[in-house]
Amino acid sequence: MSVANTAVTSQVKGHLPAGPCGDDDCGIRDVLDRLGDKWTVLVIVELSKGVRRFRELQRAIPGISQRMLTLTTKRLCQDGLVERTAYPTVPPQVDYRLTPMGHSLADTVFGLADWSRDHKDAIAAARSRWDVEHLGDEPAVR
Amino acid sequence: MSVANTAVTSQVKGHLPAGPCGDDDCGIRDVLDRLGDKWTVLVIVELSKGVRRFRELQRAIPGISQRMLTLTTKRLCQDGLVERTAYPTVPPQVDYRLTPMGHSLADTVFGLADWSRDHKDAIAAARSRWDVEHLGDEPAVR
DNA sequence: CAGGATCCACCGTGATACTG
DNA sequence: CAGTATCACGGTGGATCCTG
Repeated sequence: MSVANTAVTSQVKGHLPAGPCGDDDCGIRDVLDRLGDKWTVLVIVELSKGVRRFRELQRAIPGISQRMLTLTTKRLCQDGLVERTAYPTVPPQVDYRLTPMGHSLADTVFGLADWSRDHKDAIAAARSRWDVEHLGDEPAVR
Repeated sequence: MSVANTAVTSQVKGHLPAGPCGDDDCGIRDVLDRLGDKWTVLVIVELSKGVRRFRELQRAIPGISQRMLTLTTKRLCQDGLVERTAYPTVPPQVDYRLTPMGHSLADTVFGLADWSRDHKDAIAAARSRWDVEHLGDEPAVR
């Protein structure tokens, strides 16, 4: 999905020296592919509060399956955002914590969360406005 | 940049009611569902440069199909992030521009892009490190 | 407790053809 | 030009069972 136009970051604010952002999204695709999935953000947020064991994470994130928690944490570990520590006890004990880079991402995520919270109502309003304008007499299917 | 943390950022342990997810996503899920898809960010970035017609957008975003551009712009309009203007000419002319809220989101996206660019190498390094550690002698299939 | 392995349903996406 | 409609596919995630 390489974008052929110019830099992603240098436009609006113009403080960025293009750099490697000329042809792709300067890696933003990778990040969004993670953040965009169903559970990653929740795991990051939970881990931003402190060290968590596998089970603790699962309990803290209602609805996540064992499989998805495993996959999500593994991917975060692969990307160096989360550090996994396994103790050779029995039963096994494994805990996860954000790396410095993970905390850095968490801060950025919080920034996005701030934006979401600030504009939540406006978005909801826009959606209902769109509804009444476009399918006011249509067979509402969405 | 707008990613400057307002409130939630430093709430690593305090984690206030307005904080991201946990119980409710404070709307971040809605935002990430948009940003997480394949084309939305690219459209936002392109529109952050100025007004664009349908065809211009498609040319500016290599690989996007007519269908996906239609869907993406429609969703952005629904959310009040993009404004659509249709002129009753023939052939039709329609142009899209970011709303103020759209520009606001673009700023946040740029913040994420900044983070991505800054940590792109570190992530790549972590991934290859993970590779050699976990499948250094395995039938590497991924 | 932590996580691997399988099977399966869903839906986001792409390709193509058609319309106003 | 700016869409809409239909079909087919692949990946993501859910449910379940099994292991160390």
